[in-house]
Parts: sequence; C-alpha cells; structure tokens
Amino acid sequence: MNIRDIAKLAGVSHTTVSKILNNKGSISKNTRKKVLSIIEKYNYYPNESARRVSLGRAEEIAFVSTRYASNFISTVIEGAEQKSYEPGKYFGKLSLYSTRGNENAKKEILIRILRERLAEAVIMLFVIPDKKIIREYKKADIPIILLEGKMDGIYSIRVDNEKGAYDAVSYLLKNRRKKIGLIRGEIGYEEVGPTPFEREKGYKKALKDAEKEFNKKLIVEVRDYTFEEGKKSLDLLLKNEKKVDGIFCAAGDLCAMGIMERARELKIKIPDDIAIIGFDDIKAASLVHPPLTTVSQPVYEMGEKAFQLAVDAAEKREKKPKDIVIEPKLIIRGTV
Amino acid sequence: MNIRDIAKLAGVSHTTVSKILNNKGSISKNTRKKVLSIIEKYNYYPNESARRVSLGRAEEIAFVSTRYASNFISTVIEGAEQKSYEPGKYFGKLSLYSTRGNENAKKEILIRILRERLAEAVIMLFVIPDKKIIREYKKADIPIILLEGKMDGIYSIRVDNEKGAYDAVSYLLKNRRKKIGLIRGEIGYEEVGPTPFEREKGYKKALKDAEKEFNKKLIVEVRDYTFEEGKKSLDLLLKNEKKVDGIFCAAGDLCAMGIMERARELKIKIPDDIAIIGFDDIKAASLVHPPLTTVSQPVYEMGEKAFQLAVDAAEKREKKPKDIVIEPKLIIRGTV
DNA sequence: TTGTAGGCGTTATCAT
DNA sequence: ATGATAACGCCTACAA
Repeated sequence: MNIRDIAKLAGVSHTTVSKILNNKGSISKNTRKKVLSIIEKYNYYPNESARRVSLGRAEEIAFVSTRYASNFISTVIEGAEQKSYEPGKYFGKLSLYSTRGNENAKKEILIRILRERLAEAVIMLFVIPDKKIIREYKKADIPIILLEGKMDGIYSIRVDNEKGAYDAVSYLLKNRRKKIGLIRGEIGYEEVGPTPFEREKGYKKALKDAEKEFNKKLIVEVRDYTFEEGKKSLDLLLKNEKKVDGIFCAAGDLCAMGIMERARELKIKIPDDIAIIGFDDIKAASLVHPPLTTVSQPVYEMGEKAFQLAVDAAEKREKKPKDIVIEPKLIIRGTV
Repeated sequence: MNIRDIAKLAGVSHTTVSKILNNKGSISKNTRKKVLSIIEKYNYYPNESARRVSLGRAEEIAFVSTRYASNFISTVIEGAEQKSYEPGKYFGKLSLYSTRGNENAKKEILIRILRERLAEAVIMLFVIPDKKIIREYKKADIPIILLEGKMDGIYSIRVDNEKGAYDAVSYLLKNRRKKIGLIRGEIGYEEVGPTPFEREKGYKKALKDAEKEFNKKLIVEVRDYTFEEGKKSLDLLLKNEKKVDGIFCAAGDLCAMGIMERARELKIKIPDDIAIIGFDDIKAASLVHPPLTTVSQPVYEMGEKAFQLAVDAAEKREKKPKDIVIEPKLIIRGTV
C-alpha cells in the first residue's frame, strides 16, 4: 500500500492524498473525508524513509549516550521519551544511539547522524563531542544539547553539583558533626568532567560558611565509584583521622553503601558514630538499612528538559545556546 | 555529498560507486581504489533512507519493550546491542521502541514497523502481540522473537523458571529448612504470563523430590513485586505458620528485600531464624546485609541470543519457530 | 568492466 | 480545488 494505491481507491491523484496527509494546500471537505476513510480502512501509513528522502531531513531528535543499562542514563532517556509523545500520538520522534564507551563508535555515530541527516538536534549524555564535530554540526545547523557538562557555544543542561554538596554538608554540620570526610572522584581529567571538583567546592563552602576549618586529610579520592572502593575509603579515612563522625560521599550511593558495609564490619554504628550522605539516590539507597540519606538528582526532569530544548533549538524557537542548571535535592532518610 | 558527487570526483558513473559500496558486480582494482579514496577523503556515507526506499526494506532489527529504565530490560537491550555490531562496524542495526505500557502505543508501534517496513525481524520483551498482529507479520514474512513468553508458531526465548525455583527450594531443603514459604505473583491472568505458575511448579517439585508435604498455607500471593508487599508478606506468612524457617521469594529480589527489612524490625535473624532466597539478582541484592542469595537470570545472554536468532530468522537461516530455554543460576550469598 | 535508464514512495512546484 | 510533472538519493536490470 502506497500513496498512489490510496489515491486510486479514492479516485483522486496522489498529490491530493499527500496534501491531506500533510495538511497543506486546500482540499474540499468531501475529498478529504473520502481519502481519510480509505486511509483508515486500509491502515495506511506513509513510508517514513521516502518522506525523509523527499524532505532531505528526518524529523527526529537523536539521543546519544555511552550505554543504556545504567539507572541514570535510562531514566534520562525515559524523561526525554515522555516528552517526545504528543497527546494521542504514539510513535516517538526520538532515536537512541549508544557508543558503549568506544571512541570509534562515538565518532561514527556522530558523523553519520550528521551526514545522513538522521536528526534535527542531538542530545548527548556522557558523550563529549570534539572540536571538529562541533564545527561541522554548527555548519550544518544541527544543535547539540550537552547533558551533564558545559562547553562554549552549545546548549547544556546539568545538575548544580556545588549546591547539592553544599546542602549535604550543611545538613551534616547542622547535626553537629565535627569531622566530616569527603569521598570524591578524581580531579583534573578531561574525561571525568568537572563534577568532582564542583562537589568539593560545595563541601568547602559549607565548611567555610559554618566557620569550620578545611582539613585536607579528610578527603579520599576514588576512581570508579564502586562499592569496593567505598569499603576501602572508610579504612583510609579512619587512618587519617580517627574522630571522623560524618561522611559526605560525593562519589555516589554505591560507594556510600560500601562505606556502610565496612562500618558494619568494624562495628561502627550508623548514624550514631558516623553519619553518611550519598549522591544520586539510586534505587538501592532506600532499601539498605538504615536507608541512605542522599542527594537526589532530578534525572527524569533532565531528560524532559533536554528533549524540549532540542525541539525548540531545532525549530529556532531557541536561538542562543544557553546553560540550564537544575537543582538537586537532599533526601533525608536514616543515615544522619 | 551524494553518490553522484562522489562519482563525478572519481570520474566514474554513480552506478560504479554503488557497486563498490555494496560489493556487487565486478570492478577493476584501480577504480575501486580511486573511488574508495574519495569516499574516505570526503567522509561520505550513503543516505540510509534513500537506500531503504530503493530496497523496499530496512536492514534493521527492531526491539520493542515496555520501557527502558528497568535493569532487566536495559540489560537485555545491551546484550542484543553488543551482538548487533560486527567487528570494526560501529553503527548498529538495532532500533529501539518503547510502549510505556500503553496499549495504543503498542498497537501503533507494531503496525508501523510492519507497514513502513522498518525492520526485518522484531524482538519483543514484555510485549505480547495479539492474534491479528501475528497474522499480519506472518503474511509480511517478518519473524517475531518473543522474550520471556511462549506462543504457538513464533520464536521465543525464556528462562527456565521451574528449574530456577526447583534449585532454590532444593538448596533451602538441603540446609535443613523444614517449613518453606513461597511468595509469588498472581496466577491465571493473561498479562502476567505463566511465570508465577512455573515457579510454583518448581517449588512443588522440589518439595516432592525431598518427600516433604506441600502446604497451601505457606503460599503468599503478591501483585506488584514491590518492597512494601514483601514486608507485608512476612507478616501474612507468620500468621499462617509460625514455624517458617525458609522463604523462597519468587516475586523478585525487591520483594525479598522487603521481607528482610520486616524481619529486621521483628528481630528475626537472617539466615539463622529464617533463610531467604530471591529471584532476579538485581544489583542491590549484593549490597544489602546480609547479601541476598538469589536466582540469577542470564539477562545479557538472553539479549545476545535474541539478536542472533532475529538475524538468523530474517535471513532464513532459521526456518521453523523454536522455543529456546535458558538456565538460570543460583547465586549463593548470605541469606541461607 | 562500466554506464544508461528506470524505479522506489514520498513531497513540492506550478499549471489548470 | 486538483493534478501532471519533477525531484530527493539510492539500487539494479540490462545494454555497451
């Protein structure tokens, strides 16, 4: 079934059918009704590939991430997807690509989206475009929405890491914790982004505002944000400073849960002896005992905002690249 | 840049370029080299939409699931995706669709994949096609791979639930547990599938093989497999039978973790007073205390197998629908 | 080995 | 209000 078959059945030309399909030109009430009824009857859908060839573009938003099987990533995707459906329409305008952390894959995906005009805007999560790609996208007038990062001249949406850290540490301070450890990721590597640095900034600011002294010994650096690293971190921290009575684990909930497990082994009571706050609010955070107090990132919302911004940018409603910062939220549970 | 531009630059016809691109016909070493160098130089990629229009089909495998932000689902997807990349190729042949549990969305997605010839085979996870759709797909010769289910005349891949349950309960029995409770999902509803029933079958079989009596009072039915339901289940179970000393929670790890939490509140020691085995092996299972013994489903593997089967079926290497059953594995940790 | 011509299912221009 | 015709970028049967 193609547009000509429909036209024949309705006794009109395929041009007329096309016009009706796309709400263009003027069509008499009668023919429209007739054509639509035939379309309905035969369950006809125009061939999307042919449309794209004819239009020279795809009415799509591309979403490129490093993978899918990550809670953070898949939740962002669902947020974006949610926005991609207008009421009553059930076929999305969002196509997903994953680089699997492979540099070659990243290059090929980004170049093909561009060359084949597979999308009118591209959202990137944990995927950083190089200068050349940015230049080419700019030339082709395809906007890039960068998530969890910031670069000159392109749109970005990110969480206010400094604020999240500030709130967490302030809460610990308010609970009269005196020696607060900070577990964070590595600083100064391009691939890692500015996140660990920003969180440390929030930590320091909270300390300063409460007129507490900053002590370098209370910082432990971690690489992969894992459960195992969390366990080791507690030992390290304790070796540096015996009297630790609070920990802000800026390296994520999983790592924080490693700390909790090690504390249990060492018969350290949480929160009585040591209070802990994590970052991310992964599902398991509410399931451990005691449930983990943590900084929740509005992940779903980030996806929604990203899609909206992508559409607005593609349709020129948004003209100048802007940097959107979303506020994280401290979720108070049982570890403080 | 299109195929004619490349042809012009190489001083040949676009037909020649097309042949080189698709490895068809015979081309002299020299022209091939020349054309390829130009393609390389200009970073040319053929327009996929145009290809599809011309070929009348898309060389794609569609993956339709209810959502993305589920550990189970996104892991299956990653398994399939992994298989979708040949060595050295970085642009996948897997397109993702999500119904978001919406019946209308499901219908539209399935009908459009068919009508627009968006794929040569379709993998469905937690999405059950109705009779009409099956008929239409059959007519169009597009194979369906059903995951976690089984239907007449279509391919399917699923986990051996009965075996998983059997192993879990047998292990409990081997640890000299006398009264073993079973928490499972609802039985007899179409949407829910045969899973709860199969797991109960494994439970009963293990009991029988160990010459233990089956006691209906030891079964608790649960609806949504949630943490909260798990907490309630323990109360229910204890009300029916005080001497419960083992629980096989066939309603998933989350539910099992609810049971653990409630046990903690009631000062019931795990595993000393009551042993617990879950189902799924979600990430959190290894993070709680004590870490949860559970039945692990080979989820990633299921994705890999699904993609392979989809390709084989699309290319007629597989002709008769078959039902593949994968073995789950008991992961022994600390709750037994 | 190479190229000409026609077709795939759309959309768009411009007469009628 | 409607339709004839061309165009999009690709593939391919067949001719040279």
